[in-house]
Amino acid sequence: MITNMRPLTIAKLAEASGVHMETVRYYERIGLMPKPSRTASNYRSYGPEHVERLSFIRRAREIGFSIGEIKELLVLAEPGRTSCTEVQTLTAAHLGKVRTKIADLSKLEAILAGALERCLVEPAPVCPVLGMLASPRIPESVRSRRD
Amino acid sequence: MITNMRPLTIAKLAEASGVHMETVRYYERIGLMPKPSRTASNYRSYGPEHVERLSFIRRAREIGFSIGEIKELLVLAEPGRTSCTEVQTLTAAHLGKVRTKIADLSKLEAILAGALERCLVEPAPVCPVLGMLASPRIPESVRSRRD
DNA sequence: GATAAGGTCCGTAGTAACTACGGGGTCAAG
DNA sequence: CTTGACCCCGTAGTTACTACGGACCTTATC
Repeated sequence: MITNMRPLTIAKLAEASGVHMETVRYYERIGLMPKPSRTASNYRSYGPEHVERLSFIRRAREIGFSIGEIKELLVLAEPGRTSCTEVQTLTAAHLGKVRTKIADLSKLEAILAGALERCLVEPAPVCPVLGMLASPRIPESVRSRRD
Repeated sequence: MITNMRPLTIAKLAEASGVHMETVRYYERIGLMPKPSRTASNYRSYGPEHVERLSFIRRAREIGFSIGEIKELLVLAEPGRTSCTEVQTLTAAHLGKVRTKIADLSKLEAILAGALERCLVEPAPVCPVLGMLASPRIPESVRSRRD
């Protein structure tokens, strides 16, 4: 793939990197992607380096990094940077959040599954799910962070 | 707690149900909470039934139901409704989403943890985390649903 | 060369579920 | 009667996009 790559239109860039066209423009607006050069008719013109950067961004988003974190990662990924430690710090923090979320969701899973099971088993004078929601306390106070 | 409860101000209602005051007004705007009666000076005035409803809403939110789902649940929870089955359907669907999310996040966890571990083990000519983000494919294509 | 289809431009607004702000009226205590 | 706490309302900001609409531009066909 080291062929001669002519400049890409925004749609081609979008396709090549797996990101919607509108999202590319959005990333440009918020400064996540650089302003590209333009054709005579004011069309955006991209090169392979943009595909690379945008793909990096997409993968980082898929892994759940926020835009702010990705901005940091992109700085740390700049050539000349050898520092793996800062990236590790960011990643570890993110991993912590992921684990917290998994733990929260696992509790929810247990609660929901439990209520559903009671639905099937009990004679159910009142629906167990509704009963749970109406009751003053949910077992062990599930405090799920914002979805 | 079957004492005589005089009307509550919005702040009291908020405190009693564990929801922010602004959120109460927001819920009123979107029709999740009914428009309460007002005092002579146009202050909102709430009774115990509002505490109950708002608490129900808070718990349902904590369990991860969306506002739309909660609206449905509230209808199903109306007195005279015996139908547990519709609630079960909603809950089962929600449980499915929770499980999907857990599965997605577990994959992410493995990926992040793996990269972090390689950070510590390898001599690391290039940071494994950044390498992963720069490489064309992420193992097994993690397609995480929107957070 | 004309015309039609499709690509791109831009700014704006909508999404979920709130949270925060600002300028104003109201109530209770000292 | 003044101070501080409370409440009113509408609006805007948050996150990460997605969608819309009207105006250009390019490419293909006739």
